[in-house]
Amino acid sequence: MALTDDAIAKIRSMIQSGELPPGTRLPPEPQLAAQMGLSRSGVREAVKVLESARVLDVRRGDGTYVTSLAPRLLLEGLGVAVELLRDDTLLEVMEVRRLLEPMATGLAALRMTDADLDDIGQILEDMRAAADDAEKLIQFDTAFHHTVVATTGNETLTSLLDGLSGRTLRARVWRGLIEGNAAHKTIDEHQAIYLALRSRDQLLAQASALIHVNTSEAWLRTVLAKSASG
Amino acid sequence: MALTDDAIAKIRSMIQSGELPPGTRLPPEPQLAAQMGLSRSGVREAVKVLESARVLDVRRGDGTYVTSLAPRLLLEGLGVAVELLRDDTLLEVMEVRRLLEPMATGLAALRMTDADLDDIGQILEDMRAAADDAEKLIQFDTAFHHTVVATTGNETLTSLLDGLSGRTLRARVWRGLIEGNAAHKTIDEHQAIYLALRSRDQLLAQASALIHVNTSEAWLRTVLAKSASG
DNA sequence: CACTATAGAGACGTCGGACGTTTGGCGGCG
DNA sequence: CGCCGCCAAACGTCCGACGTCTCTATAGTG
Repeated sequence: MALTDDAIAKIRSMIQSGELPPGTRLPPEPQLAAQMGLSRSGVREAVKVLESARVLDVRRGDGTYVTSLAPRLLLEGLGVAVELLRDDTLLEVMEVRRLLEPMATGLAALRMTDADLDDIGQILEDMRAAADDAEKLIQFDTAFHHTVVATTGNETLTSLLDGLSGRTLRARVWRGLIEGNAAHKTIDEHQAIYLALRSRDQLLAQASALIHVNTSEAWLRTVLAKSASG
Repeated sequence: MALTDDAIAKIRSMIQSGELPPGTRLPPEPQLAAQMGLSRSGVREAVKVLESARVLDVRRGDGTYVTSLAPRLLLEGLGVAVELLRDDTLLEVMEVRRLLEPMATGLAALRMTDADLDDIGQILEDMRAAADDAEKLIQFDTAFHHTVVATTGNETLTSLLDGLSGRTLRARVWRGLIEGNAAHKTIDEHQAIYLALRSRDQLLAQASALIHVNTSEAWLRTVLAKSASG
């Protein structure tokens, strides 16, 4: 299990060392193969791995390029990983969100612009308007939290929290919320976060975010308990 | 760009749906190929991607198995991703640590056992003893923070913070620390964290962790400034 | 009967070549 | 000058072959 993995390591290290900066075009696969001492098949596996990690961008008929290496790309894999976690570790994910999301929201309160606030207010309205459509609720909920965190200007933070709130996890929470007739209450929690942000009140934003995550965690527990017993 | 990616998605979805629980053995590659309607080459690329994501475990001469899907495995990729981030985004990573690590340390103060404290105290002693060996300092520093966070019992949280403190990033910070004759001061900061944990004082632990991350961030800034200008 | 050494089957690792499909650019034509 | 079509280049996919490693069942041994 050496040749292909060596190739992966080699390419990765060339990128990390700056030898292959973002945007660089790699040599054609046959040449790359010769250069690294293995067959084209092996190179293709290596390239595929790096492509799936959003490190390389393969354009059919053209060539293979190094991506921008932006956090939003490289941290994309976190989302897929979280989607594969087993039920009994989802509460761990929620605990991380409980620690991180309030802090991030607090930071957002300090950095938010008026335009950002308008965006978030709009999403909140959309959410109220879609109170009967589970699918849309999840979509606006995702947009709400993403937009709030994005106002911190920290792309790494945003990508991490996006990944931690994978679609499946969110869907489960909302399933619980709706079946428990708690959707309205949860929308109010979003409103509370919005108001705190509007006042640029860091501590209040932090507190309201914590309360919100706590609610989500509680409903996740009920959903998990139900699916474990039933 | 469909066949291989479809295969990846298919396998992943079979795992996520529970059709292929942890430990399951996959059919041999030729059979898997027939079953998914593509050649063995394609299957191999798909398997390789999932292997690199620690979703599959390929044992030569034996077969391919689904891993335990433990957070420590699936989140391993985060570390590799962080290693590839460009210099100008490392400060974003530090900001995330600034938000998350104090909270995690505070939580650790609540959950730490006496045995855990002994372990951490030991690492602290090791660190003082190795004050002249940069390599060992980095190693004990890593162990210190890892052990502290691990006492929360949250494997997901631990893996995330481990990933955010990649080896390269740590090495750069320590390079700055040592060149700036601040190694001793930093060890004292670890001592402060240790004392706070020992008192089971959540807020104090939180505060001392924040101060520590702040110091690291400051030194990272100087290192980055130097390498950018020089 | 229990244990060990060994041979074989099964599975992944690697290679080489061939052909299809797509892309991008060059050159001719209007 | 601009548009269109052709062609070389590069990735996508497939096939078949052979090497190497594991596990296991089997035969042999004490």
